[in-house]
Amino acid sequence: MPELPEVEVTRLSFADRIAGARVTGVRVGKPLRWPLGCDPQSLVGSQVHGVRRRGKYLLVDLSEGLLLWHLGMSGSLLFSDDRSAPLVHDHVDLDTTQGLLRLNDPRRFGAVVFAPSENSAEAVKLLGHLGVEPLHGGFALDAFHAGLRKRKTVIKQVLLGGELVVGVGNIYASEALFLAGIRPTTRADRISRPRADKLRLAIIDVLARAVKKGGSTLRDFSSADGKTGYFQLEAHVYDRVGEPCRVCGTAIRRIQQGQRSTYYCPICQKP
DNA sequence: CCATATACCTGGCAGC
DNA sequence: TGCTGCCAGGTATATG
Repeated sequence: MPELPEVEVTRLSFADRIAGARVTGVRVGKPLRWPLGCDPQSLVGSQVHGVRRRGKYLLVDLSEGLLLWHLGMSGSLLFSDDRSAPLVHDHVDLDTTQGLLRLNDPRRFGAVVFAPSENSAEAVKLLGHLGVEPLHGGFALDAFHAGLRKRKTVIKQVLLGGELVVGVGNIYASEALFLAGIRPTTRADRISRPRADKLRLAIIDVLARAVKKGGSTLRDFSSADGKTGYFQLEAHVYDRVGEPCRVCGTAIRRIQQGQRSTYYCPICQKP
């Protein structure tokens, strides 16, 4: 369910509450995308220093290393004092002196992976290739435009790839391209510098607004404090095939790109 | 090295 | 009520 805004809202909803806690127990249920990579019991006694985010990963810093949490397509976290028995899709519990962090993930594309340090092979394998953070001030036009010019792929795929800029998933890629007025089928290396800047600002804008709204465009998103965010941000194009463009009234189109749906307005977005 | 396809899973929904 | 087929927020890995 999660793109950058949902992951960040999740982080904000429990980072302060879990910081300083001590791990009292770890339970791993059904297999996720990757194995934990260590003996769950070896984490007991570790202290939780804090929670950071890198792209769509949450990094829970422990005294013994770090845990990388990824929500995949359908994952969500809950951090609470409720220690009742896990339900069918509750696959990881990190119990602490300040609450229980529980991963629920019906499709199990998510994962929790232990890495001894941020420079370890385990962490680098997952994080090493990631591009810049769009909301941390380092998302500069020069590097972004230079990166686009090296890619012959269509722009939508470059955004999803996460090697230039992280956090943009299938929904926000369509939305950002609409805001920038760029057709998702446009080759990345044919995007002019001014249009690249428009896209850069659109990405920052749409992601920052979604974080600020505390949620997303997702119908079933809920953060780790259990608060749900239902369609607080109105999508311009995503999931609106056949409906009128909110700007010009033309019917929104849906196409397939890399086995995923892409939505765009044929009038507002130029090749 | 580059671009594209595949694989991993479960659940919800439309249509019959 | 079923049943079937399609669709869904991600991304490492395989393949051409």
